[in-house]
Amino acid sequence: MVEIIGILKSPTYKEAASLIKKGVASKATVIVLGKCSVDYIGRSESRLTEGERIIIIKEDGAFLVHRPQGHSPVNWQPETSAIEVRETDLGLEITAVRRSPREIVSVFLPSIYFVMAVKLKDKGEFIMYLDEHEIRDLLFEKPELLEEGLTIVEKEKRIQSNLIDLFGYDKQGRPVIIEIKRVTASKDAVLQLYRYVGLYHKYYGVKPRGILVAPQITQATIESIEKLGLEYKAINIQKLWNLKKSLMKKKSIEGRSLLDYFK
Amino acid sequence: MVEIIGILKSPTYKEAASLIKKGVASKATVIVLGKCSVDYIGRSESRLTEGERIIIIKEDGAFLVHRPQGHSPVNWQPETSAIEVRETDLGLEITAVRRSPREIVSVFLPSIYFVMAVKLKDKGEFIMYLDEHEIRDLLFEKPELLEEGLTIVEKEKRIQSNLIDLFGYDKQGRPVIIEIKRVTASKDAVLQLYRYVGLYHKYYGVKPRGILVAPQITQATIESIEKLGLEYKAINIQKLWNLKKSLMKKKSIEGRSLLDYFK
DNA sequence: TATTATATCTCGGGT
DNA sequence: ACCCGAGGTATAATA
Repeated sequence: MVEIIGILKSPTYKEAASLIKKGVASKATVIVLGKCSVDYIGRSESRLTEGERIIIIKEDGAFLVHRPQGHSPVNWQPETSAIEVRETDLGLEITAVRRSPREIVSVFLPSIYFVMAVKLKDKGEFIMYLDEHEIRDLLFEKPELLEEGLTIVEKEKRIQSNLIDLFGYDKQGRPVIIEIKRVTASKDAVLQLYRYVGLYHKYYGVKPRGILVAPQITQATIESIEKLGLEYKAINIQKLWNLKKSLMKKKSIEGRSLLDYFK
Repeated sequence: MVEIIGILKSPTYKEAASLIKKGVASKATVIVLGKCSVDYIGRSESRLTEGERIIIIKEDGAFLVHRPQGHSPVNWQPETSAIEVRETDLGLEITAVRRSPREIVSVFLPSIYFVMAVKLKDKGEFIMYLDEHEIRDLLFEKPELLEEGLTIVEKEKRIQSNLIDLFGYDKQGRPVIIEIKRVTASKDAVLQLYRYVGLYHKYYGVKPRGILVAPQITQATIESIEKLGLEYKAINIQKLWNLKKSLMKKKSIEGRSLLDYFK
């Protein structure tokens, strides 16, 4: 069962301040509902006038102010060095300070409807399937999916602090630079590839082929690819995903049979 | 005072399901605390194993699953076409469906600690100061801040679906393309500017100057700028902000005196 | 809907 | 600490 440090409905400023402080001090997660205005000064500056919102302070100091609509918090602090709670005659003030970059979010609450402090235990494992890194690994293992006779010799090849996704040689022995996108590729991707091709050319004195690998590509991008002398190769993410799954299955079977020897 | 539709501590699956459904139906904000696992299928796929988390469903269908650490939700849905709540013998299942792109987040809760549904009224105005757009407007008004004798003739100049931040002519009458960043500029910014310069050259047959305007720039970027024949001009965001404030003040005084005539 | 560019982007990994 | 690149990026503006 979860450990609830405290729940308050329509608390006084003093009661609210006390529970919030207690929650923050004991590295709990604190949830506050109230009417508030919010000021932010840091990389930019903003001001949010009064309204009813949810404020969340997490155990690591992450600080969020959520409006009743939208995915993103209206104000936030990714991590904080200090959370200060101050009561005045007119309301409660919660200030979240971040050291670097120096930023301050200050919430002023004239009305507090609800405060809760709770210790959440979360050791769950998060697994994301088929991100760009996994696609890269798959194509490294199976370059024939891209082109017959292609040999990949290096993953994340570094040229002057730039990272080339995949590097290898084609059937004719020409160097090939491959840039992978797991979503629709736009101009940025082409420019990235173009930069790598140029860098390689300057560095090694040989002009390599440049191949942009992505499930889709915008129209303007396909045009600029041709103009820049680069190539585009479409991949099917779903098929790669199926391949990945079958490889995982195979591996787990192999693994199991291997373990069996030790039983 | 805020309108609380319901608060439940350690509810049964049935009680929890009822309040969540009621909250979603009446476009309230719903907060759930519980032990859960989360599956996501859509642009990618992920699985999160069991742990104690906060689930928030907003009035517009925005859906968030927050772990006790970190700024970002571990799973989410920016907007949803449907929120389904289903009770089984083993737990509660909340499914958030997004139509386009087709995505599904499914939360399975074997333990529910807390449920709250509340109608938040938030008409607050959010003002963000000095975003990139405002810097562009300021420099459009005061090009002398960038260079003596510079004339800006166009904001957001369009060349083949590409947008040039500022376009003008220098004292010698040479065309100037200006790309603005409000944070430290990196290679991306240079390539963006380089692309615009190239496009202009091809389109109009004249090679323009390209100036990257930013408060800071990375070391590798300053090198590539010089290699590409482009320029960098540092700006002080704080000074621009002060200028903006003084201009706003001036305008408000002018505005007030104008209004006075009608009193 | 598709495309483009910004963001207090965040986050992770490398040097 | 800087720098780079990915992200289920989200979000707004625009064709």
